[in-house]
Amino acid sequence: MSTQAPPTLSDVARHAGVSTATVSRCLNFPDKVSAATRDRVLSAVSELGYTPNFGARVLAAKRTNTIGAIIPTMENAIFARGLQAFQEELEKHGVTMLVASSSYSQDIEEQQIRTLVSRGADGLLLIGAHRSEAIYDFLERQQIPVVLSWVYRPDLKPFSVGFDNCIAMEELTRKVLELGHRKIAVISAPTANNDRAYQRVLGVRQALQSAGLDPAELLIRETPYGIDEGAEAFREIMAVQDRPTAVLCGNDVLAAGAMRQAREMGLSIPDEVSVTGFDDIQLASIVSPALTTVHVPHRKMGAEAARTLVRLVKGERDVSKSLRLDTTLHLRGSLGPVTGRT
Amino acid sequence: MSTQAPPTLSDVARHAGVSTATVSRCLNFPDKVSAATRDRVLSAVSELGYTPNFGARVLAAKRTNTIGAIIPTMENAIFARGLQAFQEELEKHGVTMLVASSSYSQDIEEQQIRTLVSRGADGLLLIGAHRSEAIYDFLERQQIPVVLSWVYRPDLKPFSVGFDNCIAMEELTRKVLELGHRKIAVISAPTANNDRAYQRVLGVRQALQSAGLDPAELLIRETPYGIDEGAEAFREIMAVQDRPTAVLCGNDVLAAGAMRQAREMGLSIPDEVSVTGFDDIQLASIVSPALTTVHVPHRKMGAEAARTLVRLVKGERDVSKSLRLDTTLHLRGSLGPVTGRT
DNA sequence: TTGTAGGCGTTATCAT
DNA sequence: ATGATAACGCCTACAA
Repeated sequence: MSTQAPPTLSDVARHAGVSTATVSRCLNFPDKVSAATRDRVLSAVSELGYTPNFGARVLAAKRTNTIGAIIPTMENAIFARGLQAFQEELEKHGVTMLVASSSYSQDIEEQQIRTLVSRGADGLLLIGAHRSEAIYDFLERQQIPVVLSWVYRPDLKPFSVGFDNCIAMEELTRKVLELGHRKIAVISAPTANNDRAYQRVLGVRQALQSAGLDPAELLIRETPYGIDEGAEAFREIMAVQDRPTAVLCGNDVLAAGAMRQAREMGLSIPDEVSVTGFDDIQLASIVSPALTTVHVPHRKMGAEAARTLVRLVKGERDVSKSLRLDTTLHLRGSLGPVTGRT
Repeated sequence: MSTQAPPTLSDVARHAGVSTATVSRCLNFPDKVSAATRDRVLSAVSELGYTPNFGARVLAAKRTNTIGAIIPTMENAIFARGLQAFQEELEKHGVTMLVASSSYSQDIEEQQIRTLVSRGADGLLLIGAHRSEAIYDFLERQQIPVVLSWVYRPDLKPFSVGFDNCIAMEELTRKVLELGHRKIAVISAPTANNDRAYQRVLGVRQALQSAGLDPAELLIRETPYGIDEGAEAFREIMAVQDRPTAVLCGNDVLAAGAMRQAREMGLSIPDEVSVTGFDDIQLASIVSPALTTVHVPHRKMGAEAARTLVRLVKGERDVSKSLRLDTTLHLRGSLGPVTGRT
């Protein structure tokens, strides 16, 4: 017994006694075919166990119904919820998701953009807006619709579905200042290639400025996102002469690391030092005390990005536009008023 | 100015003054072409900004160089690290990953298997082994290589790259018994459609049996994976007459929920009640006290699954076989010896 | 409503 | 080493 070649459109056509065109129509536009033939065709389809050949369909239709998503990391849960919602929404529209993760590297991301495009992605979801002109040019030449997420940048050509990182962080910082903190430190991801991280730090600076404080006195430590990295950064920060009373972290993962380190150093949170995060992932409500953080509407962001992208891919360019979502402050136990110093 | 059609192989051929066959060879088997023509072709490629058409390539080559992965959830980090490693390994081999998540539903998973196959996935990564005969038949008929992960089942036809959930949990339970616990409860995911969950509970039972205890006395509460679900289950469990002294959770997420609830109920861990998890995700080392759990070699499992799948897709059926990985007990603060009851 | 037939862009076989 | 050319399986005017 040899390997059976899968049935093709013309097999079905022969079996049903119609032309290949009719079968194709029957599958793609069922109402353009009489009920009688439709039945005949459909039963032929199921009898033969016919499945359309993907490559052939793509070649002829010039659409893959596939959308690519490139996220900075899958190692932790930061992008997971949004991605899940993104995928669920795409699925509703019969679109499949291709995923790649860039490990927060701009070079890897550009490489992956090219790969996904050559893999026939009809559209792309990218995180943040910071990337080279060259790659944006490439995407434009290739006519690939792009949606940026985790940022809101109505000034850019690609649509974005996200929020204003700077304002969100500014709001949080205002709250911190309100509680009396003056000596503040920031643990941030490297800001050079990461506009979200950059904007968040900027938000802190602006809040200080508005409060009449000197942003230059802000203690900033940059380190890759990670629990251990957050812990180490916290250790170094707390080793300085005049310890900060509040440590604002660029995301919840760094904050979790900072909190672990604080525990190790016997520093009580929030009595001796307050810690805050950003993103509001599960981690934030699990640590003890629970983490004060900026809540990001993960699922909504993912779903809306998917909707926008699907519209763009379908060519409804005029309908869509950038969407700004709101973040909210989630005040929890890790942030408290300034008390007597250690 | 009209929309420019992207350059094709024959455009490149004309530009370089060679045949399309040569261009194709030059791109796919560079060493089967003389250096001179290669240079000419490659410069033509970059001058025109040529990118191969995905659909055409798939149609002609009968391979998409794409592998699908269906995981139960992306909502939390459980599968994230393994998936990242999986993707990184695939990438090394020029293979792209398609992802879908099934929300722990067998029906959704089967649907997605069909979708990914019709999308031309050359192979599939699936989690666990429990699914219908029908879908396994389908995969066999379609000749789609499959690798199962998070389980080790050398008895099945599809290869598996994973570990023995039952033995892992048995080992943990033995440790718990060693510490004097006799009144034990389990919080598990629903075991009906989830062989990993089922095996884990079985492991607890076997350990009890081996220790001469009656498995029938084991208190088991099934609930979907989730922090809140874990918390609620814990609350109910601790409401019984004769409280357990140890609560073994089916995974770290449930355990984190249980710990949160314990805190809320003012129960000290591990003095009044011990809690354990499974998976060893980041969460486990962040909670306080840190969680005793079964460490799973996420990254290794993902990478090995990818390697196996790539080999299978290339047709090296004989070379590969199921791979058993080891889990290890990670003893941390959440598990302690039995002390005076509350 | 249904059928005919050309085309989509590559790959791969077979000559040369 | 290179070139002609026949698939590959489907879609879609266009014709009937």
